[in-house]
Amino acid sequence: MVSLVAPKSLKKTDAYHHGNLRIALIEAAGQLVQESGIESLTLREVARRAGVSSGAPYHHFKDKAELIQELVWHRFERLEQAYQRALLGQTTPQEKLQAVGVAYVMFAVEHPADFRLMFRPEMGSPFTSNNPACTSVFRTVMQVIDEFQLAAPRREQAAMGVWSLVHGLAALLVDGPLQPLSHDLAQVRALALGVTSLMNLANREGQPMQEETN
Amino acid sequence: MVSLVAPKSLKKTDAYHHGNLRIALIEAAGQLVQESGIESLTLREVARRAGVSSGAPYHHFKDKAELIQELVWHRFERLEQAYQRALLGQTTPQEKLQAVGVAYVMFAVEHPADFRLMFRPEMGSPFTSNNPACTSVFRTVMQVIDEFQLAAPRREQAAMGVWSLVHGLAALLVDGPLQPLSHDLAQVRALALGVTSLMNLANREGQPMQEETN
DNA sequence: ACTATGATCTAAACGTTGTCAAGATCCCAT
DNA sequence: ATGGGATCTTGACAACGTTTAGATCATAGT
Repeated sequence: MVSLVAPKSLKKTDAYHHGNLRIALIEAAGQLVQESGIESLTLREVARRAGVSSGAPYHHFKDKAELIQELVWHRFERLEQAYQRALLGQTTPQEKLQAVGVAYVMFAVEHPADFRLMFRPEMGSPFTSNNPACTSVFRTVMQVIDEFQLAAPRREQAAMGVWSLVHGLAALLVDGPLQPLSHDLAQVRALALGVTSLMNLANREGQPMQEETN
Repeated sequence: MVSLVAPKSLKKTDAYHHGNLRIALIEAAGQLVQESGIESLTLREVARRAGVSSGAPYHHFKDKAELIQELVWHRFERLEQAYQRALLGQTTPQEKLQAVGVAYVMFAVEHPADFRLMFRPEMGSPFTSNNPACTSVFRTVMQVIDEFQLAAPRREQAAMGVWSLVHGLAALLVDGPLQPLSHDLAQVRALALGVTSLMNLANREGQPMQEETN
């Protein structure tokens, strides 16, 4: 719930102390990611953009990884906001589920650099992180799933299935063979709706297509 | 279809020329990835392991990225082999589809470092690459989907849906909240089967759960 | 009001990395 | 055998992450 605002106190023409460097660094990092992806996200360049020396960030973050993690958390807050916007006015479980799924995919397509950053495996998976911003995103999905009131084994299957489906589709659109489609937002929306429609979440008993393959 | 074999000519105690450096480098890189992930995959360390100087690799690869790409292609060959192994003895489309899906997930869980490497976005997505090893993997999935003989709009939905589902589930298992489950291979297998069972690929007409959310 | 304490920033350095150029060494075809 | 091309080494360069020592400021306690 940290708000990314500009330094509030007008710096007196050139203050030795920046005033709000921590936030300025996160903002610079975010801007840098959006411009040229994460591979060109350099701590020194971030410091440079914030008008500060190379060692300055180390008084606010112990690591480059820590700065990035903080940035990732801010992006998860945005995703959660997109969820909530999408859920407005939806009433039935089906509506809600599709709204959240589409919001997830749209977020990925509209902010591909952020999406890549958020799910970068090597720096602390957001899933396993216990940051409230990350967990709330996934809790929201779970709440929607629970409205289906599925029986015991089917509930977890549905959760993982929907989750996998949406995340996988987003990945395919952002970095995969569906990349060419990703600039046409209306088409992406239709695609996300169509794919989610394959999910069978009716409250019948769990009957896999086949029990075991061998 | 490049075979990763040791240098065939026994080096005469200390040859100035390595004899088969290109392949030795790829092998060293693969070993390094498996040991400590991709973030510690250093061109210099690769050269070090191959017993060669830091500049030597540049006579075989123009880039660090090119070496990695080559390694990725080898891993896609392994995935394709896993596909083919899984398809043995499967006859119905459902069986084949689940076999391929489970093989995909199992591959990811059994070789997480390789999986992460293969789908690393920043160095040339394997999807869009026209390397035969990568394309054949995805072509195999498509062939299985086609056996369902779905109607026109449903066919693509099914392909993307299955693909997304399996890839997403693998991602969740390798880097996500399902990571704790990933060491129990039997459980992973059951999970993959259960989740795929949610896919409704019956040849009915395409009827999305809802046409448009707003 | 004055100072000292801690927070913040700079400057400079260290080790490491990717990459390249110049030269050494070896293999092979002529 | 010999010269040319392939292969490897050496040494260098810039950039990076990180650390240390010291400079500068803000402010709490007197």
